[in-house]
Amino acid sequence: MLEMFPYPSGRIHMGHVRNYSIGDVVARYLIMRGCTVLHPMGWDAFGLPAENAAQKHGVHPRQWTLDNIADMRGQLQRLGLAYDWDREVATCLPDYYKWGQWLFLKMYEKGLVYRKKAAVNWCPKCESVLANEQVIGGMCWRHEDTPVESRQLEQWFIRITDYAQELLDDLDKLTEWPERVVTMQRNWIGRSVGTRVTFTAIGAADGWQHPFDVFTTRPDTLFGATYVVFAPEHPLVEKLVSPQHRKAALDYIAAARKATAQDRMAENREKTGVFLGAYAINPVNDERIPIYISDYVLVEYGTGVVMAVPTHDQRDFEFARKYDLPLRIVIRAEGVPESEADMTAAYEGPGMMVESGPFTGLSSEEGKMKITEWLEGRGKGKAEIQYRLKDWLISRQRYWGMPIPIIHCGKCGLVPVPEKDLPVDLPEKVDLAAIGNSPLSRVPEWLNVACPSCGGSARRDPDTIDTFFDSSWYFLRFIDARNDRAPWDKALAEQWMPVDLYIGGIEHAILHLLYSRFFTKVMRDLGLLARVSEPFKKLVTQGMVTKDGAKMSKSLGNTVDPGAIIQEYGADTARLFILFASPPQKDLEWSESGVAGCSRFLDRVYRLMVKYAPRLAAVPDSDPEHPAGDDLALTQRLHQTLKAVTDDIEQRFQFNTAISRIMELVNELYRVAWDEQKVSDAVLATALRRLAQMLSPFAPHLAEECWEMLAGPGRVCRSNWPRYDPRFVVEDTVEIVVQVNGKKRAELRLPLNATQDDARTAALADGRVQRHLEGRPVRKVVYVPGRLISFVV
RNA sequence: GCGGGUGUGGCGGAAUUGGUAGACGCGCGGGUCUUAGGAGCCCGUUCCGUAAGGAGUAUCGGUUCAAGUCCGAUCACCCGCACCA
Repeated sequence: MLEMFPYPSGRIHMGHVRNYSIGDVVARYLIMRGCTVLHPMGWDAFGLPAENAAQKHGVHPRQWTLDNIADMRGQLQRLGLAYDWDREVATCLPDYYKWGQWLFLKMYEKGLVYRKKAAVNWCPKCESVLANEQVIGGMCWRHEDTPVESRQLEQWFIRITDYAQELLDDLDKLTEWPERVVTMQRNWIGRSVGTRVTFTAIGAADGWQHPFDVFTTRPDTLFGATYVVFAPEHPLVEKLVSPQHRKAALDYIAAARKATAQDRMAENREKTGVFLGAYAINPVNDERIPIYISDYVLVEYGTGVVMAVPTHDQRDFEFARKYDLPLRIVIRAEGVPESEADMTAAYEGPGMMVESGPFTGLSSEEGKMKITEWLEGRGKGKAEIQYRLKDWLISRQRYWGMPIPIIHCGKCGLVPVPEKDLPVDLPEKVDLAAIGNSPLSRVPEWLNVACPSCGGSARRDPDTIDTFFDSSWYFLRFIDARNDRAPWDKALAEQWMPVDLYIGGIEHAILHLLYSRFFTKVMRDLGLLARVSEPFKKLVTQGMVTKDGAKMSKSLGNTVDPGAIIQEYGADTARLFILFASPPQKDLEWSESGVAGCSRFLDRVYRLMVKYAPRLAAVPDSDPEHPAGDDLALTQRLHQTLKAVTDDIEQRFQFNTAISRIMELVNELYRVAWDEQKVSDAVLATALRRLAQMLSPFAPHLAEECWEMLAGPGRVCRSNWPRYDPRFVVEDTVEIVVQVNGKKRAELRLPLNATQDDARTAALADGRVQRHLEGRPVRKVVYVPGRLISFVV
């Protein structure tokens, strides 16, 4: 089991405390249950903050990072988290990134890594390109107030789109993932089934003809196409535009280029566009329709051209209305106006095809198939599936990242670094302050190397790799962290994978979690994993830690330092509060007095131990055969607590209620053993030892201390999780509620096995019940044994 | 706009299969111990009402002997996506 490893910023925050406390409870519980638990921790240690710190404080990024790791490791250890530190990994260390480079080269051999020149996202603050997944609403994921810009650059990509269908299909297997994460991934992949249709463009000036394709999910509306729209950046636009429209078109294209992605996505933005003075021929009816450009068409999706059917597509409708373009209804259904002139909005639903030549009369579903077949038969189109997902751009123009193990040779082209030369290390000295791309490109002694293939002069790739590449396989490295002959042993991976439980923040719903799924499938296809296709069986996304209703953040100044809380109350209190205040998936509001309450509770436990342990340490555990009186009451409470806490941890994954049950047990112990001891030594000693055991996953330090005081054998965290005895879980008398006409009128104490007649007799003997039944015949009686008896009068 | 989630005391939250709404904790009130208590221990604490009783889980309606829980509509807040052809 695993929690998402942190970026070593230097200080842990409450989100970490929460994430890791949740995981630690489960790990410690499973260990006590006798499971073999692999519970490691490591560091997502490459990344931009180290470079910023280097410039600000004049310390090398490596030193800054390693110092932070040492600090944070200490903070995690102070929390008492049960990690196997022998498996610790840091992505910035050569024995980790050596294997990252090795994996990169395996993917390169397989053709999964390639270079291409494309319009890419550029963050001016990161001074680097970003993957699509790292652009959130037009902004950089790390700088949420910085719009990304578009640049034409040649960059490294990974073919994640090759796996789009499998990534989509396998979402159905993730039955133990939160539904919203699955939905977010499904939407991100964005599969659309449709048809590619070939139109012919006629150049305005000379009748020059050129075929071009559109992608549509509505081939059934093809007869309603009254114009065509190209994305402004589309390469064909230049060739199509007529001389008299040229200036207007070029001005529009320039404006579109300048606008940020954010501008173009602005809500309710009025459609704009320019006529090119050129026409296209619709293949189904040979109709000549005008060609426009507009920025509502995205060059990067589909073919970058759409056929416009204003009657059955709202966007086209808005555009057509603005530029007074013709409308033609080709789908009839309830709610579609008689004439085009009466339309106030496009009708996008299904219906019966009309005005569609030989296809008139078909349903839209049938029509989609028939028209696609018709086009296929004439070489004018074919069925096609489009994905919104794009290939993963992995180059970064930064220093503090994994070097790309490729050498650029003028003669041989791209040459992989031979395996024996791995890892490719970063140069020690680099000028991070200078302005411009890729700090590594300014280190000639590192950059210039002999080509491994021809021996001639060549250059290393000056970029580093997206840190999400590093974090996409760290869970696999944990399996075999010290292996120096392979990234991991395949048999060991087979034994441990998939991760049974993965806990982390929702912010990686698409980023890290999608990339890791993709990597796992690639590793399988590279033969490095067998049978495993999904990395994480169960996923838990924990809620935020808030204060005053807002997420804790430096800019809001509402952070609480875990170190200070540990200093004042101790690690056990910090852990206990954060688990007690809210169930894992929900947000958690920080409360200083709530922390104090948890501290009081632990004090209460300790006082009880101090009072009894010296004497009871000599009293062995014994489960009484037939306890009576308070001995029975305490024994029952103990076993009820054991059952509830076990269920809460194992089945319900709800620790706040588990802790509240333990608190109830402690309250009962105070009742029977504080002012005066009302129970036998054996029963009390047993209860106190079980209490220490149940407390162990939550408050391991105090639990260990109590266990030692009570002379429990070995260490409490290695003891066997106690089992409950079903005999003591149910009590032999129960409270029965008496209802008259659905209203509660009395409570009775009855034997568990009381019959309906017993309950009825007892209820009728009660004064309050009598008063409400008076003079009214009972029409019906409902009896739920152990719960209630209900009279209908 | 589309998709998802949430809504329960003064506060965090509980109620697992339709069966005692408010467990547990905080806060508040009271008692006890004490020279003192801001420590500890004990009791009380959904609201209205002296009480009997009544009302009550965002709002309105429905199903049921019985609804926080199921069904329908509405409102509020939060999250994700958002010209994807």
